[in-house]
Amino acid sequence: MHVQPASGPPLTEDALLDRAHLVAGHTIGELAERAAIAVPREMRRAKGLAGQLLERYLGADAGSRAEPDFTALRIELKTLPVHEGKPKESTFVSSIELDALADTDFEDSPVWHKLRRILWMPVEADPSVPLPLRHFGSPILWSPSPSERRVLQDDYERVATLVLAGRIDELDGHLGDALQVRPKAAHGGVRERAPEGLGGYQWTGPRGFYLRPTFTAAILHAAFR
Amino acid sequence: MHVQPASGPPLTEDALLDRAHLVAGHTIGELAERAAIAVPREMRRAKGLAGQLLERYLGADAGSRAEPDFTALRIELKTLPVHEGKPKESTFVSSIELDALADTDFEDSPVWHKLRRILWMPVEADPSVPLPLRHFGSPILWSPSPSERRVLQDDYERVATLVLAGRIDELDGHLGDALQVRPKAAHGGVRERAPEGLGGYQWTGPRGFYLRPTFTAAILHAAFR
DNA sequence: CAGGATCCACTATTGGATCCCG
DNA sequence: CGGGATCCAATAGTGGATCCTG
Repeated sequence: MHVQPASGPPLTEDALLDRAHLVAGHTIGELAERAAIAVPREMRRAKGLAGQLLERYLGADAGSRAEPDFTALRIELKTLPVHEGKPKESTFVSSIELDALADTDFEDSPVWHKLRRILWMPVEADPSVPLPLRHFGSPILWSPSPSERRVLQDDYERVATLVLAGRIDELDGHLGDALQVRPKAAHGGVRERAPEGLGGYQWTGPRGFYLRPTFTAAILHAAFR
Repeated sequence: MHVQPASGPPLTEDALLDRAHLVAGHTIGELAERAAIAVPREMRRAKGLAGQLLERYLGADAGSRAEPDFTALRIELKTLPVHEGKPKESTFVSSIELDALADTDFEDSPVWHKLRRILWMPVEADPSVPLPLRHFGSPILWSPSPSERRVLQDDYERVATLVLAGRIDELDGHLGDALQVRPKAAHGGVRERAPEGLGGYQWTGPRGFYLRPTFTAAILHAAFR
């Protein structure tokens, strides 16, 4: 690493991309050392580490809010674990506020605000490589194409329809061609409120939107072929 | 079954289709009874039974030769096991003559002669239904569309290239988007001759061409949606 | 708890092996 | 054996459960 860390958020897309390119080819261990943070050898004990190191290094300023990491640039930062050329996992995009979802158009939704422009940072995800030695790849600054946007919006609207009808029990990982619904909580016991048919409510587990690996694989492929 | 069995091969496509439509809705047990053949309750001991009963009932005349079942009409008969709307298995198309393959253009190949026109007979494949009680569906007389043909030919030619180069060890089930290569023998000990690089030969297991379920699923879907 | 994500048990699919008949 | 195919162990993929940090 030959530059100083971010002293504040980048002011332009180019400035952000420049910083991101400096990370390419370096390792999680190197970035952690700069931040004086210890790196477990196993991902299991540090699931979000690479993403959090990048947030610091690149100057993300959203904190734990439901908006894109680089607030002024409206760009979301996502790491993408890659093994043998393909995404190893689905990508968490945002939590779902079940009580607000049915009243929120896709355009105004937190999930679309995050999806509309993403800075993808590929990270080596070969299980045989210890976590500190895994390399970052070259950044991909991506926005959905019109057809990608259509797929995402269709998925969103099918979910919104179910939530509006109070059919929360049908809200599971089978939904969505690209944008999937999955549990999102520290453990299975967490409960939150959701609509229930005619203005009532019910309690259910928190859920989030995820991008399926087939979708992110297409992004990777388009960027590097 | 309200008609007599075939006394000879059908003379026209329409005659063949008429006979095939008479089978739709009837069961394997009914067809077997007409032929005075006993039906095991399990498919395991009668893997090819439905196909062989149909050959007799419909008047196929190719016997065990490497050409379409209805020789005059140049139509191949294939059963298609269907469960919950989808093909349950891949479809065997033809054996591969490794010693001849590299010298045979797709157009002149046994596999293309079988693929160019197929009478598909869907057969119920729910494991919970005893074999004799499984129903036949409505026949589908199919020929590949131009794009389907392109996919099939591309797959064939990749295989031919490998065989020509003597790279028989690479000839396995991973090949082919639609047309797959798999072992085809009574057991693993069978050997046959194949080319080996510069005019020599080597011994290997017999292989056949199969259609992947994704490909036959598209045929089913196009016919019945 | 919300945001950063991956873990991993289970299911679905694949593809090598096999079964019956003439 | 070649033609009629399916069986089933192993692998790939899905989706519910979980882990760390501020």
